[in-house]
Amino acid sequence: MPELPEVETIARELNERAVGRRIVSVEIFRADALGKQNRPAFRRALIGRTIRACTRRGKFLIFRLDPKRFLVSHLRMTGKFAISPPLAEPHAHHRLWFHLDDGSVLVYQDLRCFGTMDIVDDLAESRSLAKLGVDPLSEGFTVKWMAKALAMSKTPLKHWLMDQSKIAGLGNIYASEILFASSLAPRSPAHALGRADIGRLHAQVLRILRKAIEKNGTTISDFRRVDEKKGEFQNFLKVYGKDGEPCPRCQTPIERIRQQQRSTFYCPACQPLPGSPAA
DNA sequence: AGCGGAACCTGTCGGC
DNA sequence: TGCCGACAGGTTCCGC
Repeated sequence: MPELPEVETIARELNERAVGRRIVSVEIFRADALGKQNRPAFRRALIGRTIRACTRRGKFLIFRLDPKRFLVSHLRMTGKFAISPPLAEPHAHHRLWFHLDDGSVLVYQDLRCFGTMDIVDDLAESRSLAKLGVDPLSEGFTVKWMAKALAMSKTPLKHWLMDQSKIAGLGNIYASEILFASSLAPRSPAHALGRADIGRLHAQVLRILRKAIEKNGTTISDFRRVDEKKGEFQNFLKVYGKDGEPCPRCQTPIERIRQQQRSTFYCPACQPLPGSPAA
């Protein structure tokens, strides 16, 4: 489900709603997200600690706790956090309840149970965070860095954008949207981009992500903010999920193709492959 | 390197 | 109505 803008939205809202609260108990209804961590150890590691900050790196949500410790969560497709008043019964998809010291409950729900949670004393210990590439909203995300990274790869652009070890945070929706906004072909080899292409791509990554964050992310089917409200960026999508509909720029029908077993949406006229007659 | 396929798990939707 | 396959915002592992 969530890509960078959705995780950023959740982090910001949890920062307002959960920071300063102490975890008094943890109820575990289904432990898939815990991986190999056992339940008693998971509870023991968190109970009594206060949430000092909620931040994001790539698509990871990070709770900084006091005394010092970190809960590193990845929502994968359907993970969600919500702050709720006390509940009598867990909803079918509720996996964890973190009872907070003001009586509210930090609810973790995950329909498909792909989400993960890790506890570390230091972020440097996290193997998943260590694999991440440059966060596009960090200072390291420059045209110069991007040009160098693209030049080393033959992989199709769409796949390149979604590779978390290169840029951390883009997923299937935003990759398609960014390529459309940049007028670049999803199947173009990464190293085939020219200077102007790279400049456009870099600018559009930033523009689309910033706008999506401003609109609180994209709700296609079930993304919800901490307060259960929907994001609004779905109203600004130009190509994702729009196969068969006219391109907003040239009216050519949007096409859907499969890349890396994921759907890619693009305009064949506005985003021609390099070397093709239209290019 | 890069690609295709399968796996993790649950639900929805469209076609027949 | 029921069954069946395709598909879903993500990631990892395995073989070629």
